[in-house]
Order: sequence, then C-alpha cells, then structure tokens
Amino acid sequence: MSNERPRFKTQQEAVYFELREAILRGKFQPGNSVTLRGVAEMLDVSLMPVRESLRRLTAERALQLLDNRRIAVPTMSETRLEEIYITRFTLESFAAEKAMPNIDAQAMEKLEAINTLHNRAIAERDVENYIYLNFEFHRQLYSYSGLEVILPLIESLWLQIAPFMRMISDRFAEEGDFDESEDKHLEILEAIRKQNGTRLKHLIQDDILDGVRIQQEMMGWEVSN
Amino acid sequence: MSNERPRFKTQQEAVYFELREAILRGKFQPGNSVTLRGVAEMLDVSLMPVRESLRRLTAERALQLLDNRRIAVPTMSETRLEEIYITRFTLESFAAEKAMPNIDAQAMEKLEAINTLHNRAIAERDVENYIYLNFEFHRQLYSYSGLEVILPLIESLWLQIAPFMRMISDRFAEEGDFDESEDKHLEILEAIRKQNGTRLKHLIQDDILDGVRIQQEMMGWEVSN
DNA sequence: CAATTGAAAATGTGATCACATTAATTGTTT
DNA sequence: AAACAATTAATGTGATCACATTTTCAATTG
Repeated sequence: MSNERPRFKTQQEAVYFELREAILRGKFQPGNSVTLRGVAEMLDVSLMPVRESLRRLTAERALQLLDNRRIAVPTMSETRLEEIYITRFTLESFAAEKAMPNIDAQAMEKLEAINTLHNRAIAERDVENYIYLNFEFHRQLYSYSGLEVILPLIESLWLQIAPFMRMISDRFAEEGDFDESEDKHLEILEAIRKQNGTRLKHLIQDDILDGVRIQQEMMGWEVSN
Repeated sequence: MSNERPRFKTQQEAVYFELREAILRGKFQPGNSVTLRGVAEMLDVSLMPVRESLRRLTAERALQLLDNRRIAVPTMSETRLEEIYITRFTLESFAAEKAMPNIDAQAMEKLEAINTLHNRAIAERDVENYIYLNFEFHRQLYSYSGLEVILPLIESLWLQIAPFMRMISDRFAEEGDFDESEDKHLEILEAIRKQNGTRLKHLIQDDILDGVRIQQEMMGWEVSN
C-alpha cells in the first residue's frame, strides 16, 4: 500500500507547477503557441486543470493571450528586456539584503549544494539545468528574506525572461565560450559568509547585469550601463 | 438595431474587470471569503467565467486560496504593508519619471479631470470613489510611461492594498478629518507642467508615503521613516 | 447550558459536451 | 503552377453534471 500523500492537492496545481518548471527551464520557445488540448494530452489530464493553469500563468505574464484567443509564449523586445532587468536589479538586490542576516550554516550548505550542481551544468554545457539552477540559487537565497509580496513579483519576472534566456544560452553554448560566462555566485557566497550586506547587494546587481549584457550583445541591442 | 460591439470579448474578461474594479473600490473586506456560486449569481453568469476570473485574480494576489480550498480576501499584516509600500515607492516613482516627458497638453487635461473628480469625492466623503479615483490618477499618469512589465506589477500591488485601504479610510472618514488628508496631486501636476522630473519623483514618493503613514498610525503600527 | 454528534447544505474541482471562431487543407479556376 | 474559394479540422469558451470535502446548523447528550 502507498501511504504517500499526493504532492499537490489538485490536478490544476500539479499541472501549473509542471508547466512553470518547464518554462523556467526554457522548454518553451518565444513565439510558440500553447494549446489546451496539447498540454492536456502531454500531461494526460483533462482540459479543466490545464485551462486553469494556463489562465494562472497568463496572469503572471509567463504566457500571453493573443487577440485571436490563442495562447503563446511572449517574444522579447529591446525595451521589455531592459524593463525586466531594471526591475530584477532593484527587487532582487533588496531581497538579498533582507535575506542575508537570516542565512545560517545550514542555509549556507543548501546554497553551496545548488551552486555545485549549477557549476556542473555549466561544465557539461547543460543549458536547461544551467538556467534552472541559476534561478534555484537565487530563489533559495531570497527565500530567507521572508518577503511575501516581492518574491512573487520576482518569480513573475523570471517566468517572463526564461524562454528568451534559453534561446540566447543555446546560441552561446554553440559558440563555445559558454563556461567563460563566470557568474558571481562564489563571490556572493563569500559576501554572505562575511555578512557584508553592501557587497552582497552589489554582487547581486552585477550578477544580474552580467546576464542582461550578454543577452543584449547577442541581439545587437544597446547594452545597459 | 444595436451595432455596438461588446466591451469584452469573453464573459470571463467581463467578470474579471468587474471584480477587479470592485476590489479597487474596496468593496471586498479583508478576511471575507468569496464563493464561485456567489459571484456567479451576483453577476448572472455561469460558474465557468467566474472560475477563470478568480483564478486570475488569485494569481495576481488580489485574492488568496486558503488551504481548505476556499477563496478569501487577504488580510493585512504590518510587514506585508511595509513591503507593499516600499515596492510601490520604488516602482511608481520610476514609472512617473518615465512618463513625464510623454505628457502633453491633452494628457494633462485628462489628469486634471480625474483629479477634479477625486477632489469632489473627498469633499463628499465618498470613500469608494476617493480610493478608486486615486488609483485612476496614478494609473493615467503611469500609462504614459509605456512600461509594459512594471505596470502590471504596480496594479497587482494596488489590488493587494485596496481592501485594507478602504477599511482604514472608512474609519478615517468617520472621525471627521477625512478631507485634511491632503494628497500631493496638485503639486504633482505642477511638477509635470514644469517638467521637473526630480521633483515629480519625490512627490510621488511622498504621496505614497503619506498614505502608508496614515494607515500605520491608524493600526498603531510602526510608521515608515 | 455547553459540548458533541449527526445530518444536510454549500463549495471547489474535474469531466464531458456543445458551439462559435479561427486555422489548415483541399479542390477549383485561371 | 499560382491564387482563390470551399470545406474540414482544431481551438478556446461556456454550460451542466457528478463528486469529494468542508461547512453549517440542528438534535442530542452529558
């Protein structure tokens, strides 16, 4: 007999988190459209849970309702990218600052563990995990902030950027210099150890800026200062 | 014969905007629960459009799914209020700055018109319109910013704060000194006329801070600096 | 009279069908 | 062979029913 409780209370919830993770892994391509029956068949559920999940993701701007009623993965524009990153810049550095005092040894270990997996993904040129584990690192870090309003806003921004991020990273990985995109995670961990809030804030900002600059360069767009 | 096109393409959309405005008017009380059939009966539609609308509003944090599966208007806490306002403070002053250069004479007239109605609502102690028209003033102002990512985030914050705002304002109106809560709207309009971005930014920040301070005082909570 | 129990009502979730609108495909014409 | 028209397929929306869970409220018990 199986005593394990289901991970989610409703099918809608299960579908939602499944799709959510898929989006954060960059499995959805910008501009592609998503159909109710397509997802329902893929996840082997009826239309109802899918409808509600997609409505939810649309409200979070992870998906977009076209005027012909179709649901699509939004495409990226120069101004939208800029806007997403200035907001990430602001909200995430704030969240990191708030989180820092609450990070104990155990929390530190978790962060280091995620970072190890992240580095492995980079070494293996595993773009999907590289993107996802980067988000996981930031999410885990910010989770100690206790911020209940800002974190959902941040995650909405991630959902919006992930498909584009994947597109860029794929190109980046092909061109070979993928592992040279050194992130600031090690320095971030060091700043936390020293409980240096100002430095942590700046490192988070740099980490985020590094990301957007690569994307802007790749697209031939104006690069943020 | 009636040639007018329906205002909304789907019933779901109509229900959504109806509920949204009701929330922004403070018609929903914090802690109260909302039922599918209740809303469906009130708006004379079937369950389906209501289900999707509530799912959408829940994703925007305007409503909250309790673990007993009930849907409720979230209650306010001291930390959540603080968090909402620091974010409003940041995002809205940014939006205002971006909007200012795009505000021409016609836009100015629109803002003045809204402000006139807003002032009338204050004079008449019409709390519902007072709250709603305040949001409308800010929305109209920020709409000229062209920001497509940040604006939805701001509106999500409004949806979260409105029920609490209404509760406080009702008390405030009873105590008589309602119209002494002078907002900064006239000064804001003046700063726009002079195209003084720095001053506009600070005025928006003050306007938002004034609001939260009143709420914090009313609740006996620590007042923001 | 307060606490407990029981039945009955209400609620969110999921499944299925119908339908109007849009997209894709086929057939026809020039 | 290309452009257009007609037909067929696919899609999102809405309605209705079933059902498990939760809530409400009255009856019962101590």
